This record gives sequence, structure tokens and C-alpha cells, in this order.
Amino acid sequence: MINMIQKAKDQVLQLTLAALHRAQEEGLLPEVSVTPSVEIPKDTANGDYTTTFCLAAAKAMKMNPRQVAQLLLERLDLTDSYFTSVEIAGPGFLNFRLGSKWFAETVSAIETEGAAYGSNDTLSGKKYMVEFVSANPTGPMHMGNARGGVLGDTLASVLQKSGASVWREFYVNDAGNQIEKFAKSLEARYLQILEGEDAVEFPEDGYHGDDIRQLAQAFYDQEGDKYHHCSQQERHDALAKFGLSRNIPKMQYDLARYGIHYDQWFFESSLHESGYVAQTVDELTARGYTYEKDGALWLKTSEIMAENLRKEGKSDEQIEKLGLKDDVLRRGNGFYTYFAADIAYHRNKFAVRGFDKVINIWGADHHGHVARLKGAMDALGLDGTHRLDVVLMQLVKLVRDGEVVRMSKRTGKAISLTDLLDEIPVDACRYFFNAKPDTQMEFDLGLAVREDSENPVYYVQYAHARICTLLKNLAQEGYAVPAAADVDCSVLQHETELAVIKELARYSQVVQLAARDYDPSHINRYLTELSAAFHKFYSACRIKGEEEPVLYARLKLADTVRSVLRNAMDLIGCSAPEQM
RNA sequence: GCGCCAGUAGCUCAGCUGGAUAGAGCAACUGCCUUCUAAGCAGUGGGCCAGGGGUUCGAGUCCCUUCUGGCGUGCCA
Repeated sequence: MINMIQKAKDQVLQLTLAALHRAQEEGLLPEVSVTPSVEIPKDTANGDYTTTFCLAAAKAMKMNPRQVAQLLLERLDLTDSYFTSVEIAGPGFLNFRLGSKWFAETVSAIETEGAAYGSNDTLSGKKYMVEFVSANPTGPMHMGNARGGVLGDTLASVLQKSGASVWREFYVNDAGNQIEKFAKSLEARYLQILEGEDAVEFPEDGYHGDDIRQLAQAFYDQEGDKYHHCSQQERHDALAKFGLSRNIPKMQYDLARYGIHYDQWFFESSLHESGYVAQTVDELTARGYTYEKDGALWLKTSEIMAENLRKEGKSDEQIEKLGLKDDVLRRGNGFYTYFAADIAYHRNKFAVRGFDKVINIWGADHHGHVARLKGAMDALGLDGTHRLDVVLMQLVKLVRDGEVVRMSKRTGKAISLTDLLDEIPVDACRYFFNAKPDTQMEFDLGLAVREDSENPVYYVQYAHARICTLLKNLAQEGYAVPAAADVDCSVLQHETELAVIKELARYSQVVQLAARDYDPSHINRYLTELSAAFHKFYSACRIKGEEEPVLYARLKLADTVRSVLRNAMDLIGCSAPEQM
């Protein structure tokens, strides 16, 4: 849990405040209530760390920022600190430059922490669930599921690295209307096999994909005409059960090919069978949040949401304009809606299984559902507003030869996740889909297929492989990687060497950012930047043939990069090959 | 109509929640392998940060507004 960036920042803060107090004791500067902020300049010409304190405080002090900076500068004592110099720059920045003490500590910290390096305790003790993909088991998964799978899995890893205990879950929608539709579609295909294509009409709103035909055929191969003349209910049940028994393992298999494994596959049907859905609806009724109208039971969604919006400071007029509507929980025909089951499911996550925080990865087309579900949790006294977070992921736009490819289960023309996996290496898929959730992505199939050395993942993998070979070669010559304690970091003076160490130090911060933003793409960018820093170092500095202190220091540096690259590649589920 | 997300180089995207001259990768062009992996490095060209107002020492970042794209607004899931 060592964060060298934070340690450096804290020290800049302390040094600045100490100088400020000295100046104040001497009566040269007035008291102000401005907290110094410490930043890392984009351009290292402006130092390694900088504080804008003088700029921010000058106004309150009614003084010139540079004048304030000068007074502080004269009172800054860098003895035994991480820094070797400070200077005033621009309108009044105080720029600090790191010295070898910090570099040595950084290398040593990474060695000490090993595979745990990068972890932090910001979420320690918290019980998280990440629910992701949860694709309908009625057909093949599509590109959006691929994105959601990668995103959810990596996010879960990032949260774990931040100290949380994380449960990965797939919600199987094996109940309700779409299962009915699934059964009817299978039934039509099954009867077509028995009676001929023209004898049986296919339902207009059924699933038209070839996978349905194949499932019906497989069912026929197994059961023959056993379900030809039975009751429709019996046939439906048998077909749905058969279809799911084939589709779910298929999904598990495909996700496993991506390196995605769940702690639990949670079945919607279990909530209905145990009566938990009915109980949950009763609980809402008991709390006064439901009413009956037109034979159906409704949830007072608009009332709950309006209350939440008022808490956020929205005016009644603004709320009025939203045209909030209530939702049906139990239909006129007595069946519970998907929404009712979903409320029960989330109640189960909080009330039964006790997760502190639940994160759902949903397609952006479900965004209308977010506030309603949170509101329903609030109504149940489970504080959905703060404990339920939904990451909305923009759908992937498929493009082939400049033409948009629509993905729809019904047309049957969609490129499935299986096809994708057959065409593109897993590492490339994981790296590509591990992108910022809320931007629309364009996936060019033509490009993806021939994506090899152009893919940024290879840039990172190459850096890793390069180091591994290097270490092997040096080992053969009798040069083993030294312990950090035996390395003299002060010989590392080249700009590229220092840049590598600064990059290495950023890792835990990056993990923390990814966890905070629910955006694991921070890790991707970091990997690219660390690799770039290494490649630059490698081009600028030789290792073999150097004087021993330099050779060993650089060897240690290369090995440290290797370990952090490996660490971060593991985190996002990409392999780090030792040779390419 | 209302709501959510987005608009930054030719393309794909960063920009650490307001800091210094807006950055990478790809594509284009120019150099660099008899010495640790050239799947690399160094360099060149490329920008009204969608438009307009505002807030302040300072705005790609915050507020208002217009435009463009995606999605949503079911007794579907």
C-alpha cells in the first residue's frame, strides 16, 4: 500500500506549509485559509511537482503571487527531503525537482510489494457485487455483451485491487415473456420439422435466428416426436428447458474463453419459485407504495422519484416537466413484470446477501430504468440512491467496409461473440473493449481481423517480452537482478531512466482512479505509457557492457518495469508473453 | 416535447475533476539495426477543443444557450 506519488505530494505540502508558517511568524505573510494544492506538471521542464499555492493565496493576501513565492522559497528547507531543488516559475508556481532518495524508495517499494503492488485500501472492508453481461439466454451473445463482459470483469478486478471483496454475478433471465417467446419460436421450428415448413406458421414476433432452428433440430434428434401431440404447456416447458440447457453452458464457455468467470449465475426463476417476488411486492404494498388500477398493481414510481429529485434540489416545476410515470408490478393477468422481479433481485442483493455496494453494467438503452430501480430500493429502505450504481455502457457500433452492421437477435444476421472470438485473439479483444464505458465505440470488423502489429496491446506485450529476453541474456552472462537494497539509484541520471521510475510510481494511483471512476481503461492507457517510457529508456541507455553500478541499476529498473507490466496486464486479463 | 450520454488532429481516443506552449496511437512523410528483440526509437506536417455568451488571475475542463449524433420515454426485457 505504498503510494510514492502521494508521499511526494504530501511532502511538497508539508514543506510549503512549513515555509509559510515561518514567513507568518516573521510577520511577512498574513494568515489565510487557502489549502495548497499539489500537482504534477505536464512538462517536466516545470519540475516534477508543483504547487499553485502562491497563485491561489496571493489574492487573499492582497499581494503579488511571485512575491509570495519568493518569501516561501527563501524559507524552504529541502534537507533530507525527496527533493533536490525548488524554483519559482511563471506567474508564481513553486516547482520541485525529485532526487535519488525518492527514486530509490520507489524501486524498493515495488520490490517489497511484489504482485500486490498497485493495491490500495480505499475500499477495504467493503463488500461489492458487480453484475454484468446478464444477456438473455434466448440466443447468442453479441458485441455489446463482449464489451460488458470485459468491462465488468476488469472493473471487478480493479475494485478488488482497491481492497474490496468483490462478487461477480450473471443474472439469468430464465423467466417471463421472452422465455415464452423463446418457447414459442422453438415450438414452431420443432413442429415445422415434424409437419413441414409450410404447415406451421412462425410467430411474427418470434426469434428468427438460425440458432433457434438448430436448437429445435437438436431437440428433435434427442426427443423425436415425443412432444408432437402433448399439451402445449408441456411442449413449451420441455423446449424452453432444453434450449436453456444448451444456451447457458454456451455462454459460460464463451465467457470463459475471454477469461471471465463468475462467482454465481443467479436464476430469475428462483425468485419466482421461492415466492420472493410476491413477498417483495407485498412489502412495497405494506409500505404504502402501491395501488391498484385497471386490474393491475402499480408502483408509485413517480412519487418516489419526485421525492428523490426534490432532495437533489430540483424544483417542482422541473419535476413536473419530466412527466414521470408509474410502473406496473403485477399485470392484469396476475403475472409479475420484469421490473417486479428486478426489484426483488436487487432487494435480495442488499437485504439477503448483504452487499454494501452493487454495481450493474448495463447497455445505455436501459438508462431509463436506473432511477426507477434506485427509487424502488429507496422505497424498501435499502438506500438504492447510494448503494446501487449503474455503469451505462454505450453500445458497440459494428462496421464492416464502412457500412454499419446492425446487431439484432431477431434478424439472425448479427455477428455473435463466438464469431468474434474465432476471428480475433482474446488479448486484443480484452484490450480493445476495456475502453471508457460512456463513449460509443466503432468496431471495424475488416480492421479487427487484420489487427496484428497495429494493435496497441502488442506494443505493451512487446515491451514485456523485450525485457524478459534481456534478463535471460544477462543471466546467461552471470548478471542476476540485484535486490533493491544493493542498487545505487543515484547512478540513474538519464532523463529516460527517471521518467521510467516516475511512471512506475504512478501505478497505484491509476488503479485508484480506475476504481473511483468505474473506468478500467485507465489501466490500458497506463500500460501504453509505461511501455513507451521503457522503450525510450531502452533505446537511449545500454545495459550490457556498462560499468557494474550502472549495469545493475538499469537491470533492476528493467526488471521492475517487467514486474509492473505483468501486474497490470494480469489486472486487465491480458497475457504478458515472455517472448514474441 | 422531455430526459440521459457524447462532440478535441484525416481516423480511434487521452486530458488526473480549473493551471504553464492542448497530448498519444493509427494513417502520411524523413532518418536510425556488423553492439541487449526495428512488433522499437528520433523527427516533420496536421487543431476556431462543434458554435455563441458568461463565471476568474487562468476554461478543453464549471454555468447558460444553440447546433449535430446515439439512446430512452411499454401491463417488453
